Amino acid sequence: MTITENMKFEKTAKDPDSSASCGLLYTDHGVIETPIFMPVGTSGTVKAVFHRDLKNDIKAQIILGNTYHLYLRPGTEIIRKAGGLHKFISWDGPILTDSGGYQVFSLAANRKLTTEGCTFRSHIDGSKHLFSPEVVVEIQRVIGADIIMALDECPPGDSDHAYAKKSLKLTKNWLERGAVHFDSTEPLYGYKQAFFPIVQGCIYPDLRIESAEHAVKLNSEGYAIGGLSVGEPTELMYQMLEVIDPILPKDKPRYLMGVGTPSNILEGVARGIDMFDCVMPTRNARNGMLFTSEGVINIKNRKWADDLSFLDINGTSFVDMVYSKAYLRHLFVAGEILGAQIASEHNLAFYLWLVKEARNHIKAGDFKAWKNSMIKRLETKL
RNA sequence: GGGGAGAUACCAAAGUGGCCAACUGGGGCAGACUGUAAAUCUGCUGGCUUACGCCUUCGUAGGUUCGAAUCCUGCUCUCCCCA
Repeated sequence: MTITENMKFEKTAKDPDSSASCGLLYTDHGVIETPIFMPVGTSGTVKAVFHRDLKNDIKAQIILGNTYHLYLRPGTEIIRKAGGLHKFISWDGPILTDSGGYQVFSLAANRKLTTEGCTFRSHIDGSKHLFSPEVVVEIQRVIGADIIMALDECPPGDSDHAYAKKSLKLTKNWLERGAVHFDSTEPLYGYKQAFFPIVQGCIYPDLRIESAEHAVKLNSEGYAIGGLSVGEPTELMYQMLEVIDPILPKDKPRYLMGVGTPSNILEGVARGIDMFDCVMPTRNARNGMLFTSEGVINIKNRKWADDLSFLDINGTSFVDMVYSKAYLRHLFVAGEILGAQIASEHNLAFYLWLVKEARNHIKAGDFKAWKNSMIKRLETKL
């Protein structure tokens, strides 16, 4: 089986000291510069952020949606009627949808796995649903994301080898079926969609290699790496990236799913990753945590109560040089919704700034040195 | 002036003889968060201590009792009703 549609990806720069590289990924909704961070918009919204700010201030190039959540609510009929998710949510840039594989993991209490697929109980109303590799391709055709994901099982980070092996067998089976179904169906709205397999295998090199080699046979337009940052030590995550680095094709984008902290992202870039997504900048923002060029801030801490300095003196976002730390703290303490909005905008802008800097330093040839000095600052607790 | 009710930790509010350093909520302080069931969750919140434990607390001064936030008496203060 071969995926028939094409999504052009070209490499534009290569770091001499690591596997980091820059590239351009062409979609029908726009060109994505890699390495890139993709804000997560699970239910058709990047929480607490207007598209206007996402585009003009944060400079997001692609956002995520989630098959499971959108399927349950608002449901595929209204999305189809709207003409796809782009039109429904009024976002004309690229979109990637996760298949719901992560919910197989995070909503494990409400699910049942079979070879056929995964039977869910809706977390909203308890109703029963089946997600099979074919069904999630169908749903993602209706959603109309530019990049759609295969259904996988994302096993917990502490899974033993026997379980991981069994899980991988299921993920491989699902991948093959999903790819066949993708090949035998057409996009609904006149623009191309790409189908990304997901490499699994937990923290076991042999399984990661097996999974990567299996996925590569599909000759797809990009490859995702899943099942990391799910409780395993960070160092093992990096090792897994190194194990599969030589196996995945250099001329196709690689997407590390669900990662991560700013440091994780830079280390991922160094190990050949082109695309990242994570709820961290938005969720942590809503919980009062800011990622800044000088370190992390818990804006709810008392120490910021009378600090009238800007949020991030080196920040590039609109909010950075408008609002003070003391004001943002006040908003959080008072439970004002604007606090979540400002923090979300700041964090996302910071993440997008970070990957832009990474691209610039890859092009300049000093990525590794920059990365190492940056990580020290990023991990400082202010 | 007469009658009634009440004073518990930062606030509110349980507790009416031992299981009480004292429920619970708020507030405060801190922590967590990685393909979002999250504007969420967790811990601490009298003092010393890592902990065990010890010490000082339920308006105040005494008393009863083996033992008191809880029972009795005086005092101080607050609130409500009538005049």
